[in-house]
Amino acid sequence: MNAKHTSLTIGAVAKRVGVAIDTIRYYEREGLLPEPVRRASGYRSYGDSTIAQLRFIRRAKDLGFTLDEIRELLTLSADRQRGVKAVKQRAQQRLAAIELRITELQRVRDGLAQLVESCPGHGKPEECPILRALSDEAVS
Amino acid sequence: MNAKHTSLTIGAVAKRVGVAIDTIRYYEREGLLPEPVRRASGYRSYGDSTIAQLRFIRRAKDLGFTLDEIRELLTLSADRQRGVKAVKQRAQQRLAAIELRITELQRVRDGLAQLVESCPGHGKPEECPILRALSDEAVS
DNA sequence: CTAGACCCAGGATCCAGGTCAAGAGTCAAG
DNA sequence: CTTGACTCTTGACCTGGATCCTGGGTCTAG
Repeated sequence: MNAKHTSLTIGAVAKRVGVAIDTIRYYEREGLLPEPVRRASGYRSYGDSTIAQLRFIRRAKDLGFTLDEIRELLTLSADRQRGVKAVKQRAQQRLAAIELRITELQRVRDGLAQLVESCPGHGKPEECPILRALSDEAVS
Repeated sequence: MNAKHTSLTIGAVAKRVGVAIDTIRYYEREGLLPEPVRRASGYRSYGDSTIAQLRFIRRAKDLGFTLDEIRELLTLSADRQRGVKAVKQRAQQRLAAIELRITELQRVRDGLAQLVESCPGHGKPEECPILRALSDEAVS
C-alpha cells in the first residue's frame, strides 16, 4: 500500500539521499543508474526506486566496493537465479581483499609503533631511530 | 675509508634503488630531491647520498606517508635540534591515522563477513541478505 | 509577471603519484 | 665513425570518483 509513484527532481533526490546532484548525473553517465524519465522540459524525473538504488550504491561504497564492482552487483541483483551466487562470490572476494589490507596495515602499524616507542624525542637526528630506520640499510 | 664520491647517471640510480627514471625527475620537481650537479652535457650526476635519500622516500612511502609528509620529514631531519621531536610527532600522527584506518576496516570486514555468512548463495535475490542489506533501510 | 531557485548539457578541472611521448642531444663500445 | 643505449626538456596523459563552470532554459512563490 502507499504505492503512489512519486516524481522527484534530481535536487530532491540528492537531498533525500545526501549526495550531490552532480554525483547522480555522474552515476547515470557511468551506468550505475538507469536513465530516468524526462519531463517535457527535459528535467529528470525520479521515482522511489532511484532513492533505494542510490542508497545501495552508497552502502556498497562504504563497504569498499569500487563503482565498477557496484555496477556489477546491480546487474547481478537483477539476475534471479545466478545472481545470488555471484553476488556472494563478489562479497567474499571483497572480504578477502579487506582482510589482506588489514593485515598489511597491521604490519605497517607494528613497524611504526616500534620506531615511535624507541625514539626518545630529542637528541641528534642521526641517533633518531625513526630517521635511522628510514635511511639505513637493513643490515650490511 | 671508501669515501670515493661516486658519480652516477640517473639511470644507474634508478636501477640501484628500483624506481623509474621519471620518478626521480618527478621527485626533483616536487622538491623531494635536491637538484643534482650536472655534467657538461647537462646529464644529472648523482652521489651516494641520493641513493640513501631515495630509499628514505621509498620506506616512508611504504609506511603510508604522503609525499608532502615525506618532504616535511626530510626537512625536519636536517634540523639538528627541533628535528627529532617533530619527526617523532609526525610519526605518532601517522601511527594514529593508521590505527584509525585499521579500526574502520575491521568494522567493515565484520559487517561484510556477517552478510557473507548469512547468505546461502542461492535462491531469490530478494532473499539474499547481502542484497537486502545493501538496499534496505536500517529499520523503519 | 518577476525574482530567485532550480535544472540542463558539455566539457574542464581536481586530487596523488606518477607515466609516456616526441624530438633532440650524448655517450661508450667496436 | 657508427650504432644503439642513454639522457635531456616540455608537456600531455592516466586512474577513480567526483566537482565545478558556462551559458543557457524552467519552475514557482508572491
